[in-house]
Amino acid sequence: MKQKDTKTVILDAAEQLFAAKGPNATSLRQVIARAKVNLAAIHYHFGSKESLMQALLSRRLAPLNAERLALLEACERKSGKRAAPLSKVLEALVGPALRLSRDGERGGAVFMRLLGRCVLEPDEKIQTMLNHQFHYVLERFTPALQHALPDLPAVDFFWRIHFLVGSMAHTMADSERLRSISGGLCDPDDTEGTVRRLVAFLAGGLRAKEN
Amino acid sequence: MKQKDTKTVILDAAEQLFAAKGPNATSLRQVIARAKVNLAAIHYHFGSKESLMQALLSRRLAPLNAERLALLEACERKSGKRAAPLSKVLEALVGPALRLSRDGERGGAVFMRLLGRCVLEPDEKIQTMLNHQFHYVLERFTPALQHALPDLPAVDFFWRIHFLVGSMAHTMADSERLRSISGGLCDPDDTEGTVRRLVAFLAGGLRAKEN
DNA sequence: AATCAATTCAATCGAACGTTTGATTTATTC
DNA sequence: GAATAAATCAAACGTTCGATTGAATTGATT
Repeated sequence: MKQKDTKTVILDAAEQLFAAKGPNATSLRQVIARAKVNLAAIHYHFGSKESLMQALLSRRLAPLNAERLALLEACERKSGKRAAPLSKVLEALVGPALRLSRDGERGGAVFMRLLGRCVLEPDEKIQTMLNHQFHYVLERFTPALQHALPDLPAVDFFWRIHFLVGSMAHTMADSERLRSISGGLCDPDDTEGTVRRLVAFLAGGLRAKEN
Repeated sequence: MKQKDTKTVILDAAEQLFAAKGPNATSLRQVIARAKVNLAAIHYHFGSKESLMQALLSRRLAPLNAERLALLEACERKSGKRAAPLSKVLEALVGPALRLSRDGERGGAVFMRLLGRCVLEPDEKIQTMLNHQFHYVLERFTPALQHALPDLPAVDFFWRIHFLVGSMAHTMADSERLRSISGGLCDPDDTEGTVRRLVAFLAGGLRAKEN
């Protein structure tokens, strides 16, 4: 039971490579080399490179988004009729994704990078996949965030969500860069610290008054 | 004198396509199709795809970074011995890049997208080019920002610079997405509004207190 | 042991990639 | 206006890509 089946081996190898270089910059031949399987196995088990990408996303995104929604509902229940506090809502949105990076087999850390990479990816196919996967999450979080920021006009609100997405995706995709930029001062492996700092930064940005 | 020479035609075509899909997702054959020149012309004038990318960056990045440094020096001179105000420093960093998008021929808007795209690009070659181009700019802006945030520990400072880069690059690369997400409410072509909102968000995030 | 579906395999497909070649055309110089 | 340099051209280079083929192998069911 120690050895994984071919499907899982392929998914794990693709996840690592796609996360590091992006899906389009990774060839199926690199994937099969790491997975140590035959090239045709990918098409036999998944059908195409695009379907492999789909499988990668849905394997981990479904439980991740479920966790987000559960956390949001919990903090809304706690708040009763009042608006849920901003930092708690942000925690529910950002926390589960960033905390992927400390899951047991460290497979989550790889997926976290892949997810950030996909958000920043220009490829339309990938964008369509993500929009489909995130549709309901955004539908729930958007009003929660707006209620937590009652004085912010809608235009500014959407702009700030855009800024938030940029920070969040960049942090998920490529915080490793920070290690060298900061001269080793910052540690991207410190998940809790990253979540805390990102939430603080985002909350500050979302709440900012005009200059 | 109206018609541009081959070099410029190639640069313009490559800039548009690289900005839209990323350099690695764009083939030289797509470039020559848009530029309406021969395939060999790219290698004759630039040597390789990589050198073409280099030429694209240095064409516009040199004057852009010069403008940033000039603005920074101006606001430091104004502040005398006191620390330059955060929003002014951010304006000097963010403003010139985002204001590219309203330059006469709208060529700047394309380069702005390309630049954002490159920052978010995993490709190491491109990262090396950017690091080289931005080295001195970062060397000047980093202490200016730190002086404007005297109470912020260095670790947190670098983390927040990382978050800042994510927001800024995402905004430069792909604010067009916001048009549909916001249901047409937000207008990415409103450059001044974008600069103002981004600076406000970043300043709020950089100044945030821990939760 | 025989059967049959599920899986793996080496080999290959056509298309597209960045790059190079050598001939041809255009522009400049004497 | 001949000679020389600069620029453009069609064609092909070798490589890699995602995808497909049909045979070989495996494992379960009779």
